[in-house]
Amino acid sequence: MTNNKVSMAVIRRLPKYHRYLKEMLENGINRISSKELSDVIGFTASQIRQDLNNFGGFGQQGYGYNVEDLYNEIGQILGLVKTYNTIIIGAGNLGQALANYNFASHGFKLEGMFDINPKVTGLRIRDVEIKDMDLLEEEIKNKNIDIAIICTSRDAAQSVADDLAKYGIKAIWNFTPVDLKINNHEVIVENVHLIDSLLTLSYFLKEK
Amino acid sequence: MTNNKVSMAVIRRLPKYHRYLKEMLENGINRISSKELSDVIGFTASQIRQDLNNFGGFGQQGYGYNVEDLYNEIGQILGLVKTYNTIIIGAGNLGQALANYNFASHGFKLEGMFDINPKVTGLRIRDVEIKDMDLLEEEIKNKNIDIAIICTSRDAAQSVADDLAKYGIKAIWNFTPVDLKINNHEVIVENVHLIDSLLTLSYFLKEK
DNA sequence: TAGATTGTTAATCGATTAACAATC
DNA sequence: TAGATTGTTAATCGATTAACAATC
Repeated sequence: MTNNKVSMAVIRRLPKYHRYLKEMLENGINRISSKELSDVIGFTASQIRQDLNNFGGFGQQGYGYNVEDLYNEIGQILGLVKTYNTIIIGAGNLGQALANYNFASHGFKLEGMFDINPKVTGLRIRDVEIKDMDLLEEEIKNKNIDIAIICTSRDAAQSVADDLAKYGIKAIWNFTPVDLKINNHEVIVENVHLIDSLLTLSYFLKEK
Repeated sequence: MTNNKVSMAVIRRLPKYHRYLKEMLENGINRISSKELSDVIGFTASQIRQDLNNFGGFGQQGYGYNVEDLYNEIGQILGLVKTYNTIIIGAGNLGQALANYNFASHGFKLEGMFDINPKVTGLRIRDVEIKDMDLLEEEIKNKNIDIAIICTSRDAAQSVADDLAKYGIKAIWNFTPVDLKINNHEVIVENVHLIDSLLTLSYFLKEK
């Protein structure tokens, strides 16, 4: 299905296709042309066809694309066919907020939360107990954790990431304002740098 | 200072320069060449010089860049010279978590929080009271609010954005999984699509 | 002055857009 | 069959990298 090398620009557009196709599916739209999709999603029709053809010919000449099929194909490409086990490291405000998010509906199951602060360890968020960091290694291995969500302080982030890599985590979703350095290039790191996003907004605000 | 048209790619790198320069400043580093900066930040030296020269010649041949000066220049470019007044719409878990963030240290002052849920209105987060949405218009105008942070449910997002635009908000920092449609192109919209980020991570996880 | 490193132009690379033959 | 729209190749555009003269 997947070719050798798909560009980052294409990959980052996939979730948006997925979102819009889901919406169309819910609205009972069965069929869509690249031109129609272009009108709602804002990419050019040409770009849409190019993007999709990185992964296969999902359309049909003279007809367009079947919405449900395309939605499922993109879900497959994004790996939304299995459930991933996740943990949250750092159960402060943001960690707790993410624990309450409905990522489960997309196939991401929260299997644990960890913190060093005894004020929060023992608490339960949505049936998940916040445990001490000492139990991290054991739980990652026993519960077969795929993804760790780092919501610690800035200062703790790199050392936590080092531990996670050592314990065999497959991916890190990083919410700290730090670019994590991980030697093992098998570990996937995806950053949500909130401050960078806010400063980008600030740039455009100043430009006005 | 700023030329006519700087590309989005450049603008999105600016916060990263800002972060690294701040770190260097704190570590007592006075001077840096594009080559040295390249080694820590991961962009090529050539790209760094190109990026910076979009805004002016901040360096000196044979010497490099003065860290403090460059940090201040980039802060200026990013608009971090004045304080922006912000409000949070939607005081659920995420809204409350963001209220507890220290954006104030970067010059973003939280001036209000709003929700429709009577269970949370009246509560105070960090000295900021959660008010009913009915007071939104008045507060935006009276308190001269620049930025609204939308943390509502998916379903409320567009209608809230419409109101904000009507009340004269300058910028929206959107945390809902919706691409807001705003007719007034003067309103700046910056999205933090958490789900898109997670699905991108998922893509690479599946690829392994 | 000699050495270092910028600012800037030119070359390359990659991504987007346009065009159109293939085909449903 | 005729019309519509894809899949794909070619053209264009923009961003990154390389090179080097300017200069501190």
